[in-house]
Amino acid sequence: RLQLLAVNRSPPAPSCLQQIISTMETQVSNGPTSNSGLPNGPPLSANGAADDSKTNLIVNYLPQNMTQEEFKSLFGSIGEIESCKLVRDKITGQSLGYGFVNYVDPNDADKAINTLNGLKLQMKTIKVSYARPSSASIRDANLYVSGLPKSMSQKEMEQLFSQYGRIITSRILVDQVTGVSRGVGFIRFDKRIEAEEAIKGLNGQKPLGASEPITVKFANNPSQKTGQALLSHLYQTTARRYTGPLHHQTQRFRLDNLLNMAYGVKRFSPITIDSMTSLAGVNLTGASSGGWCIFVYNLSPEADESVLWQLFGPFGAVTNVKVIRDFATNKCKGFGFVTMTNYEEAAMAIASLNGYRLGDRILQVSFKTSKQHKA
DNA sequence: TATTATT
Repeated sequence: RLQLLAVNRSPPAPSCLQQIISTMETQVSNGPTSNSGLPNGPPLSANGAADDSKTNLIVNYLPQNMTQEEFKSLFGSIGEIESCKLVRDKITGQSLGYGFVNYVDPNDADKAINTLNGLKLQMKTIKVSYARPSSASIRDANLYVSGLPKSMSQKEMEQLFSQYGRIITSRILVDQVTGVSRGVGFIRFDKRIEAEEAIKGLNGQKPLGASEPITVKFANNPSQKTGQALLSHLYQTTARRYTGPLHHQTQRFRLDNLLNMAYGVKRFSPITIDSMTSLAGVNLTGASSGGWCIFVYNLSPEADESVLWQLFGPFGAVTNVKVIRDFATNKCKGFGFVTMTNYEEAAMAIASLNGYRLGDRILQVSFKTSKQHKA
């Protein structure tokens, strides 16, 4: 039976993968501009609205594995925190490596900059600075520059670009062994408009003394992952949990699965289907008239239906999702259900997503059994 | 020829 299913399998809809990727893309929009602060001082507020310009900090270059709790603990050691947030990818839950801390007392914000900026955490040096007022005008202002003369320093690159606006960060990538410039770098401007002007003025131009023109364009947004990057992430966070020769077949299956998602190619063999089936603990209780019901456990209280669509959609036809909520608080009680039409797609989703890390939680995903409601 | 800076 499994062999038959493997042969007749319909590939997961590519549009679903596109959907999950596009959801991760940063929305670009034009919005009102606001004042920016002095380069070394707190930003100025644009209007009479709540002014947190002297209390709200942005923290960059955080270690990938730092949790919200560790983040709060570190900055809470300075003074009372009004609010703080470690920013994560909405879908994968992975830390984006930066966060915000809003202190009650401006003096504590100042103290945090003085004591924590430059702190070394696990090969990283964190940066603590005042957050600029949030505005659409400061988004997508990061430029990717290539073709730079190998001799050009970061300071020289900044000098070249500074005529177009205030530079927030700059970086020249270097060979990890020799330390020599790779001729590519990044420039982040305060405003997107400034970045646009820099492209107009510098793209295709030769820096004074250079023999080759440089290329200046908007940098790829880190959340605009390619299908490959996303799938590679999925693969790493699922298959890697299984070690040892006995699970080799399982890992092979997962890799095939992810390659299928990426390229829409059928690469299944009956043996891999069999090995996966035993892994997923398949029994027939997951089946019902409307398809295959999947139990998803360890969702966060904030989880909603969209996250289930995003997680399971790439694996194939999803007909229904449901987050179970507490009647009083309307918060998710930690689990939900997903119904998928095709057995094999459901089994693939389970094999790939069981053990998947969503935020700081490890999901448990299985076919629904008759007595799982008490979980 | 690609790091992770705006909730």
